[in-house]
Amino acid sequence: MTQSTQPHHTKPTASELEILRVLWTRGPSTVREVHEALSVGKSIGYTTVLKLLQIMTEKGTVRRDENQRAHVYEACEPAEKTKRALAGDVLQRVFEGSASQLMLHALAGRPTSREEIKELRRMLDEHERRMR
Amino acid sequence: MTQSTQPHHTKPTASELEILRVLWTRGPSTVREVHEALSVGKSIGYTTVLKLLQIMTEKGTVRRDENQRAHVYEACEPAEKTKRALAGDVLQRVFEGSASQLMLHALAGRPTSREEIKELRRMLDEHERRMR
DNA sequence: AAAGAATTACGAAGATTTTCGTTGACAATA
DNA sequence: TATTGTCAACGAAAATCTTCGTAATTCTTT
Repeated sequence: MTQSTQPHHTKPTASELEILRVLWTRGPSTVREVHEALSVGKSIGYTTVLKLLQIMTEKGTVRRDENQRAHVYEACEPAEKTKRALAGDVLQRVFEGSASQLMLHALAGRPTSREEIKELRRMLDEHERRMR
Repeated sequence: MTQSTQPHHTKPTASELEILRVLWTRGPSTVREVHEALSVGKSIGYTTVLKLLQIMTEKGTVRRDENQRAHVYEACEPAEKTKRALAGDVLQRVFEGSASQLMLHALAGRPTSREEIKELRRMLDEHERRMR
């Protein structure tokens, strides 16, 4: 019995992220459920999802409950934490840590509603309030 | 003579991005120059950089001037455009297009100065002003 | 118990990324 | 001109990612 509970410091790959998103929104899920969720958007084999989930288990990205016949998978880290890591990654790698540069380019790429801007301001206020 | 001038719609990989960043800041550069710039931060072989640059040339990410003995490489796309694409990519893949969510998580990851917040507000004002 | 359905385990192929070593061309110089 | 240094080209190995097919296992229903 070689139990490997890795610390999970690795950035999820593109397809791992897709799976994580399903787990985050659905909560603990079986392979079948994840597969069905992903199948809505694109064609992908059942065993592909299974394998991915197995690999992610090895990596420590997800954990599984084997008590049921169909194992139930669950993300180890909460969505917030992983999203923070991913945002921070781009922030560093692409924008040298400048949040305003990141925002500038994020907004530039697409039409932004006035509502979105408002939301951003609210966000900033909130953040500032919290940081004092 | 098979000249392949690809349209470059591909997202640069992690190490391609490192090279692009050097080219963006230094401007057109030789392999040696790029290699030296990268060597500051980490250990990497000369031919590794050369190969990367050659691959990027095939992909159409960079172009090269072969007139000099040491070829001179230059990014095809301006930094702005690629950064926009990368920001947009994370925005979509991780945050379902919500800029405020992106910012929220980007800021949450690290200490933010009051100055930075101010800058962000300025940026929002600017953006809003320009979009009307 | 036998047959069928659902599920996991295993292995592997193909693609892509990352990294260099080696070779040969060319150039500077001793 | 012979030697030494610089560079591009080429190929290839190792690592990782993505995708499945096939086999084995387990459960359910005849």
